[in-house]
Amino acid sequence: MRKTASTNYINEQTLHGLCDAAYTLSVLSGRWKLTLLVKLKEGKKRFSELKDQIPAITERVLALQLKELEKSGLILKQKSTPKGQLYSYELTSLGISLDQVIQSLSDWGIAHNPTV
Amino acid sequence: MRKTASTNYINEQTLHGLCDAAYTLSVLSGRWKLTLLVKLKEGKKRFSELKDQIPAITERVLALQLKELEKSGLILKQKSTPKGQLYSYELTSLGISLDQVIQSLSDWGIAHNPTV
DNA sequence: CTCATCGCTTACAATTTTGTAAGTTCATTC
DNA sequence: GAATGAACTTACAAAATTGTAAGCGATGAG
Repeated sequence: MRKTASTNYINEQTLHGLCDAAYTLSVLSGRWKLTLLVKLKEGKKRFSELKDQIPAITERVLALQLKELEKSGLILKQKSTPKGQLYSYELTSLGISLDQVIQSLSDWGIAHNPTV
Repeated sequence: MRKTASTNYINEQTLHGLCDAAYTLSVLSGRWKLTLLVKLKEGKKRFSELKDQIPAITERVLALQLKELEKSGLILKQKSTPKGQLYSYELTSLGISLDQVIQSLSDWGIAHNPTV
């Protein structure tokens, strides 16, 4: 759990108040968030589908990242069928609106990523 | 120091190979990097100027972030005068090229940042 | 020569994020 | 009704980042 009294937390909040870009960055920060957003752009998926499509992710971290994306309002969790207990995740309109930003990040990366 | 044998490190590298946007994100991630890039966009500055203009940053973290930005090729450290030992930092062309990305992050943040 | 300032570095601690392994609950399948 | 799979949660550990405090060497001012 995040300690809201820590210098770390206070600095982050202050920064978000002063720099909108920093806020956007914080929403995207997290090992698999970008990957998840890209996957979900293909359409709604279930937990196990995401797990299978991202082999390196663990269930714990997948659950955490999904929860944070949901809290940020970027994705939505819903029942797959009205009766069952199966869920699926999909992008909200806010999540979709991030596409331009991701595209921008991607363009720069394509031009300058030395890892490839 | 980063442990290159850790799962964490390996996951990050793998991701950078698969997702260019993730690479870009990693270059910008760090508490004060965006702030520093924005400040340096105004022109070259010295260590102490940056320190004074970003009150919450500590000398240690300032030094660390500057070093990482330098390693990423986004900024350059040079002697202020040919003889002296005073240095200044400025954006490289690579650093300047990030401006569009930052603008994109900023636009989304302006529209959706609830912190403000 | 002495002192203050600049630009760091070092040692250490707290916080945060990520990873490992196992267990839980509910519903479906056999 | 026992076993299986989905979608988590829990307890714990490792790793990574950030913060606190102090110190240090090289100018530059006085």
